[in-house]
Amino acid sequence: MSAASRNALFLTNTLSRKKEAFIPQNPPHVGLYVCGPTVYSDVHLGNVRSFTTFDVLYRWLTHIGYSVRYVRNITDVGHLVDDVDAGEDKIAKRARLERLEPMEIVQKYTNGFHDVMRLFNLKNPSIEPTATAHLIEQIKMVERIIANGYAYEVNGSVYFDVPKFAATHSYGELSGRKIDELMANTRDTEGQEEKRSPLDFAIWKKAEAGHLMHWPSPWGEGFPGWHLECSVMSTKYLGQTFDIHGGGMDLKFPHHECEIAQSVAADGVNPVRYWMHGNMLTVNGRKMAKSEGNGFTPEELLTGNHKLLERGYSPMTVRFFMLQCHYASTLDFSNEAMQASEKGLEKLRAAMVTLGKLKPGAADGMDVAAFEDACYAAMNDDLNTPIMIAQLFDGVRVINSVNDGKAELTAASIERLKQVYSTMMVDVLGIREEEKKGDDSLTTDLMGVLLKMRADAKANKDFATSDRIRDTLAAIGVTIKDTKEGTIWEHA
RNA sequence: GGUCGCGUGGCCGAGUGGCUAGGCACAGCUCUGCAAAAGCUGCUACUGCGGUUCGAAUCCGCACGCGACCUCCA
Repeated sequence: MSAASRNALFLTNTLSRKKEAFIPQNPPHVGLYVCGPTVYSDVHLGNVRSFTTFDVLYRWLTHIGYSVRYVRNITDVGHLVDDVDAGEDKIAKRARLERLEPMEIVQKYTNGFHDVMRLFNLKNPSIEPTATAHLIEQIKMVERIIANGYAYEVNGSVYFDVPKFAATHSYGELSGRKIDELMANTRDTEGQEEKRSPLDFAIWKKAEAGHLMHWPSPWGEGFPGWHLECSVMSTKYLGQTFDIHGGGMDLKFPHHECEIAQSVAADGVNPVRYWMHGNMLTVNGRKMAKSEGNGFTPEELLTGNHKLLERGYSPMTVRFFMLQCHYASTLDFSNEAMQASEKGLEKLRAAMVTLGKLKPGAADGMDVAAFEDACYAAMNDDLNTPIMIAQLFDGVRVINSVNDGKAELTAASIERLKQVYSTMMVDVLGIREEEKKGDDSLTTDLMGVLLKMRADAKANKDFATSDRIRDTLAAIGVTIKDTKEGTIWEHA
């Protein structure tokens, strides 16, 4: 495979529903925008999946030579709770419950979000803009939309005029919606009497009494509409038209559809060239979501302290589990699947350690270049991480066979393999070492004493004693393995 | 109700026309004091019914089941 084809990336574009060759507007630069969290509650594992998908995209784009500006926002303004509750903002509502300052809530959950990102080894974005820091830009955008005739003000709120926009532009293309079908299926909800059409959406909302977060605007005190911040912040940092916009499937409609409409209405430009949507993490076949109440937090996941969890799982096990599935497919969480991933990851890691200790031979039992090409091909095919991982497992068999003396690899092949595994596992998939428990020097010394006693017992064929040492250690979670290089131990 | 998508072996999960991934689990063998690890071997699936085709998990139709979106949601 040539260097050129190594960066021939294909991505499924939601707009066309097809895999398309990814060609950035201004190579080698790539602009990537991902919808970030709304910081009014803890992130759950489903959120983590989505961010992990785009983390791998960011890593891969970088790896194949692009210079990526990765923007992921923090939504700290809050969205409307619902139409009945019109005027109340999620963050404000929570603040009242907890008697905290809204920005305190924002800070708390932003910190929590960052902790989770670190835990799962997600890279920091290049820019992490907040909605509250871009109010002026949002107000300006509302003004442009009004000036172009696609929004109207009613009683201190400004609404986007969807039917008017749809008359001359396409609306619903991304999510496959048709305007008359949308009309026909409108729900009768209260509190929408200000809108000319039920399809219209607020781009600026008047702050009702008691609403805590509000700012002055040409239309009075209020706050920006649900979809505006992403339009503003993406184009501010990446340009009026940028390369990739990512987010979860559930944001396709209305969120992303509205983003397109807003940008076109304000600036006459389609904002995004490639739209990418990650699929949902499910639990017992149902979407993990705040509203379903079936989400667990990363902390619960680690401790296993949740009714859906048989026990805890490490962050890297979870990350690996997610990457064994293609991002566009739903992934069902189960203890059985987690345990399968845990063992698989262990095997892969062990093979990487083995790889570092292989003795080179004369023959070459593997076409390492073809192996490497296959890894690139999988990733370039719409980030097919499960195929790439399958390749790595194929390599494991070779590595272990060489270690068992049943096959050979040349020194050059071993070196190359080390690089490929390190690149794919660490740089691309973002699998890092787990923090080991009880690995301090005293423990190491004590284990050395115990293992020496056991070795002596074995040498004397006193297997009762040697097995008692092993079984007692096993009971406290320490596993003993006799290998030809000596006895090793690990703590689960 | 509307729109979109999915249904693969015990489990998870790739795969868009023929060469039938991968992981986990299970069984046998090798190695081993016994374990563990590793290797080898086996188990070989595509919801159902029609159709297109020399040939379909893969394309088309219908049925059944499931999900997502249509309202804040990754």
